[in-house]
Order: sequence, then C-alpha cells, then structure tokens
Amino acid sequence: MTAPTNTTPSPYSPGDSDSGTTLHPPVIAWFDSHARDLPWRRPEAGPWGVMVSEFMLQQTPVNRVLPVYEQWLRRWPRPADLAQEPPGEAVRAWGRLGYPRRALRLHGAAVAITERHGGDVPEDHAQLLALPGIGEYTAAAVASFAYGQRHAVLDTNVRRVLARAVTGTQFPPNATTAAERKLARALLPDDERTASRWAAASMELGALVCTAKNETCHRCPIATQCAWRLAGKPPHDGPARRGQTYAGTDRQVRGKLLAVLRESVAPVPQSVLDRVWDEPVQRARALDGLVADGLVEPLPNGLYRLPLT
DNA sequence: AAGTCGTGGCT
DNA sequence: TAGCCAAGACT
Repeated sequence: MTAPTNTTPSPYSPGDSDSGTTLHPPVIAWFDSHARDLPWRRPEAGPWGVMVSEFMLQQTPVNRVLPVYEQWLRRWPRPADLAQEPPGEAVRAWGRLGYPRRALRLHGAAVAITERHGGDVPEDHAQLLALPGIGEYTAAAVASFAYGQRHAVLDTNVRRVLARAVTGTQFPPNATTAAERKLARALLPDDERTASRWAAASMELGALVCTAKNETCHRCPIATQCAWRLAGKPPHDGPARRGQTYAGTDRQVRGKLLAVLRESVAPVPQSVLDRVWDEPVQRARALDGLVADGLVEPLPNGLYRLPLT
C-alpha cells in the first residue's frame, strides 16, 4: 500500500477509525472456529441466562461460574422465580463465587424486572443500566449478547485487545478512559449482527489468546497487524496495578462469617460467628458491614441469618 | 476517583 | 512463595 498523495486518507492507516475493517473479519472468523461452547452462549440460555452469566462472570473465572450457573438456572429459570425467593437464598446459592453482593443485586434486578418489565429482561440499554448490579459493561453485554444489538462492549479483555492491537501498549489504563470508549465506538461495525459478533469475538480473543500474561501471538488472527507486536512488544510503563492484598483484611473476615451463615438454615448465635476470627474489633466491624450491606440479618437474642427480606 | 468488595488457581 | 489475575459495580 502506498501513502496517499491527495487529501483522501488511507483506508487502512493503523489506529484510525477504519482500522476495524481489517480487524473484524479475521477476529470473527477465528471466533467462529475457536469459540468455547459455553452454556450462556447457547440459544436456550435466553436473555435471563445471559444476564445471570454476566453477573457471575464479573471478576470471577469461567470455570468457577459454570456449575453454579447451571444450578441457578435450573432452580430459577425465569426472573420471577428468583424474585419470589428471599434474598438470602440467592446469597446461599451464590456459594463461593465471591463478591456476594452480586447475588443480592441479581436478586434485586430480578425483582425489578418482575415489577417493572413484566418478568422479561428489558432490551433497552438504559433500562438495563437502571437495574441494580448492572453498569456500563453489563448493560452493553446483555443488550449485545442476548438481543444482538450494536454496543461497544468494553470489558477487561476487549480493553487489552484494543490496547495492544490498535494503541500499541501492553495494557490499557487502570480505569477505563474516554479515549478507550471513543476508540471502541469507532471500531464498532455498522450493522447490528456484525457488531454483536465482533463484541463476543474480541472478548473471546482477549480471554483465550491475547491474555494478560503469556499471550500466544502465534495463535492470534491479527498478529500481523497488532501495533504492540509490530513495535516489539514494549513493556508496560504506566503505574502498576495496585495489588489486592487479602490475608488479614475485612474482606477475608466477611468471607469467613458469610461462609458460616450460608451453611446454616437456622439462625446462628454470635458465639458461633465469633470463632471465625480472633480479633474482636475487626470481627465486629466485618459483621456490621455485612449487616449494613444487607447480606446478613440480625435477629433478637444475638442471632444472625441470611436475609429473608 | 480512589477504595472497597471474595475466592481460588496459577506461576 | 507470594503476588497476580479473573466477562465490574458502587460510593
């Protein structure tokens, strides 16, 4: 390709708004032959299955989600089925997926869907965004994956793929920037069907090939046009992501407390909860936090249980 | 807008 | 081993 000599920009200059036209076909073709057969991608999953999977997959690996997802949808095949349960049952069924407030929010979303949307997961992005536990990413993901709409689906995988393939950096910024949103929108294929396939395909590429560590460029369908690779894979120079320490934190104590409560249908005496952690101040703070979050319901006589309301 | 919020596998 | 990392949301 020769450089343009007139005012017409090259259709394929790297990083411009047209670079998507060279990215979409190979990535989508790769997806068609390499996509994992995940239950929420099957037609029978429906919008509710897609939505449940998106909640569970927030910060949690696919392999850990799979069994809980299957059990969840068998028990609550529609939003209304979950909505009529106490929120504590959602927390219990959440098991050890982590971040149990997601279970509470998913229950709250099911209630809202039942009350406001006749029991059907809404198609409208703004209505999805208004549901508890649904942010910009999840609203776009449900609208795109469940309803085939055209949205920029900007999760950590897509952000990394775009950072490398287009921007030429090893990792995206810590927090999603306006520039990233603009780029993702500019790269969005024009028609709905292609856009939704691109969303799923670029995400899968980040999950399977263009991974955070040990990326496998020899399996990448766009390796030959990847800006980061063409630049010699310069290492990340920005601020390192803040490490998540866990041992000894309130989060660990909360996890231990909730694990006890999940195992017991009957209310649990405080004396039993006291055994999960030695340090009384931190222990009390963690329990108070769980109550404040609505994950634990305090009863008279120093008893605690998962919330019935 | 920087902190908080679980859990477990992997290197 | 001790971090690092995994389809974020919320405040």
